[in-house]
Amino acid sequence: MKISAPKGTHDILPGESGKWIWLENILRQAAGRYGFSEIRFPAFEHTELFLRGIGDTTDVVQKEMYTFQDKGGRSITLRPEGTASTVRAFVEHGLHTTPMPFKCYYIAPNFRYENPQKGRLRQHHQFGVECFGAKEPSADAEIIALGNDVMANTGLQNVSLRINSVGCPSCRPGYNQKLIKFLENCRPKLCQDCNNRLSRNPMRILDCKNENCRAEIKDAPVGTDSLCDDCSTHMEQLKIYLEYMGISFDVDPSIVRGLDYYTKTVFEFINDGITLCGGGRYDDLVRALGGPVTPGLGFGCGLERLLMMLKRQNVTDKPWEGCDIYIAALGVAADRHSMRLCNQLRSHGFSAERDICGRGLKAQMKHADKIGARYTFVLGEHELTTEKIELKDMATGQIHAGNLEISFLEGILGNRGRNHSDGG
RNA sequence: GUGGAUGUAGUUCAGUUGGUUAGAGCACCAGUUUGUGGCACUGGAAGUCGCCGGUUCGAAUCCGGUCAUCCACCCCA
Repeated sequence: MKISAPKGTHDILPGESGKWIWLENILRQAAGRYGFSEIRFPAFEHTELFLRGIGDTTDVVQKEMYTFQDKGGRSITLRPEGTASTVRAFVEHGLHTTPMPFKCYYIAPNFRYENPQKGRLRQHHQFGVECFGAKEPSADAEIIALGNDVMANTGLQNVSLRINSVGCPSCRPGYNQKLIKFLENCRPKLCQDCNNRLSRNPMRILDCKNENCRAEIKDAPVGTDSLCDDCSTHMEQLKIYLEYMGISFDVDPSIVRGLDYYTKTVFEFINDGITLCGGGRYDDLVRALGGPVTPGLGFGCGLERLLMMLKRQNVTDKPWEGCDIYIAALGVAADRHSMRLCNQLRSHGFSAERDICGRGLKAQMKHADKIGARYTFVLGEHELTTEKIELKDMATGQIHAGNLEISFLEGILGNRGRNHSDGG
């Protein structure tokens, strides 16, 4: 009879939304410093967008999409990642006519039909950035620098950066041939998964965790040795930029992103074996989705994973969620008066609370304590006749005697109460 | 899609070889003489023991199925 949240989804309750807001603010501010503006796109798209954009041999497309037919007979898919939607919007609105580079970011949920486990959900939230129209390696460096800043700004420790190049249409096919030729020879000794990978995406075999496979492929041709001049130079330039910025990294030839659109640079920020942020360059994607030939690059960052790691490392910075003042009312007349006072305090910018559960005085005080009220005062017949109140500082117990007037309260509470607009 | 572990109150967990009315801590609500929070004490509410079926005189307990959660593989953020 009870209905629970669907498998692989979960509620962000009022008690924990504070840290989400905190994190989102950090991300927005970092994006802003790098000149990225927010884009918002629909939660669902025509299925075709992802078939053409992500690549129809990928796991994401083959078995993880939430696809259904709407009442108009269209095939619709819940967005599994943000890049395809961004490119679609870029092409659809002719944004290549705006000054290049075009830089945008998003914070949005993604949907993938997978088996949930640590750091993996069916609905997860992603901070993503995309940049169009910049073919230079300095663009890659800038994007990676932003990712690096984001990691640092959250306060996360021990995050490492790995980069690689997957080549371009002029050199990747040649490398793939070499690799396949090598792998065919040891095919019988490779695990079942690797045998499947051989036909779908041979480069992924380089990342197999099976020890036998690792031994077999020890002498496999390395991708970065087979890059064309253009890709090779691009990679070298990127490394120089990163070194100039003091961003440390490892070149890891086993990094192969699971989405087909990547060209040249791919990278990941990893902590404790979990990828927090992954991205790369996709110079052919805009054209493939019907736009003009336009280079592009970006990354995606899983918010649940970031928060999981932050919790693990005890990074607990989050906005204060309390209440400036609680009015404990006693009696019918005071109850009505406190309602008006409460409203006045709120319109003066304070967070003010009063009883709406029919509690007695003692229970009201108890509740004021539980919700973290900074000040309280009792409003009863005595206060109404004398027009004097005793404002109590809940942390120290100190009493401030004064008039039953907003100006007195304002004087004690300060000019400005809890600021809701910047999260504290 | 495959494999492992686990499902008892809002939550964290007890619950004997199957045996009367299923318990505790925390949290929640109310009181400890209608004027003051934290502490203490007293009391209250709250569970179809995940769900369905089977075995049994009798099932939270044993068996089967199913669903869910966590973890791992694949893949990914």
